[in-house]
Amino acid sequence: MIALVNLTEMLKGVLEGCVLEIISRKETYGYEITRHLNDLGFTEVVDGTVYTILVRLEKNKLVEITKKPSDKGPPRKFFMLNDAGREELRIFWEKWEFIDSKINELRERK
Amino acid sequence: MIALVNLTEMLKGVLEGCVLEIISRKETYGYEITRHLNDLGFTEVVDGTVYTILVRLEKNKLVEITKKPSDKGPPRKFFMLNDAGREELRIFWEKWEFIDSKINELRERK
DNA sequence: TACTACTATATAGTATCACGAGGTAGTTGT
DNA sequence: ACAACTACCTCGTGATACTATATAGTAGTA
Repeated sequence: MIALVNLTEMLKGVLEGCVLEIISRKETYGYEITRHLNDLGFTEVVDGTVYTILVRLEKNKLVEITKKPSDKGPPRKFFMLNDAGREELRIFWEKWEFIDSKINELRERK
Repeated sequence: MIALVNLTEMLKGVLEGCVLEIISRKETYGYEITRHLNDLGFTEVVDGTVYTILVRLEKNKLVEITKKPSDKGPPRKFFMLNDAGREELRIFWEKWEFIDSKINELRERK
């Protein structure tokens, strides 16, 4: 797989959806989410970006937060989606499907 | 098809790619491009947005421009991709494929 | 002790982009 | 005169990802 750089603009709106999806799978925390995204292939996503998103999710009341001690460093802030968060995630996938289908339609219409 | 609103953030970077793709198909102009996008399903995209993109493409030297008279109104500015524009379009699709595959991977990994 | 590395959170400032709102102008028809 | 449609242009705004930097805990090691 070639290394793709500067995906920034195309990640607008998408990255938040990814974070919502990751949180929906299991209660997790910022550092782990960053690693998860890096492993997925978004190697240029850094922790600062993820924390920005997490702060936004909290501000928009889409998550419940639990602080738990870590044996490897400072305490972790674990995130879980609440009902509003799950609804937001559903809407994200709806939007994604829409754009995905339209883009592919544009591409394939010769 | 349900009407999806507020796709703004998820269109960042994507809309410019769509405009590049549309121009690559045939020499066309701003007003027609807007109509094309609306017909595709991006009903909320307005001409102001498209002109913003076209100005950017010109500034970045990705297009060649020809002014031609119209029988329906003011002269039209027709756009064609140059070599740099075609390369930019190629990169756009490369990025799109990457993100598309990663998003679907994230979604399907249970 | 001092340092390196890894884990972990936080935030102020920046750049980029789509968009809203308004303007200008040409043609046709009433 | 007015409306409707075609066609272009631009300033300001808001949302977002990113950069850079700071703080702090743990473990190993020189």
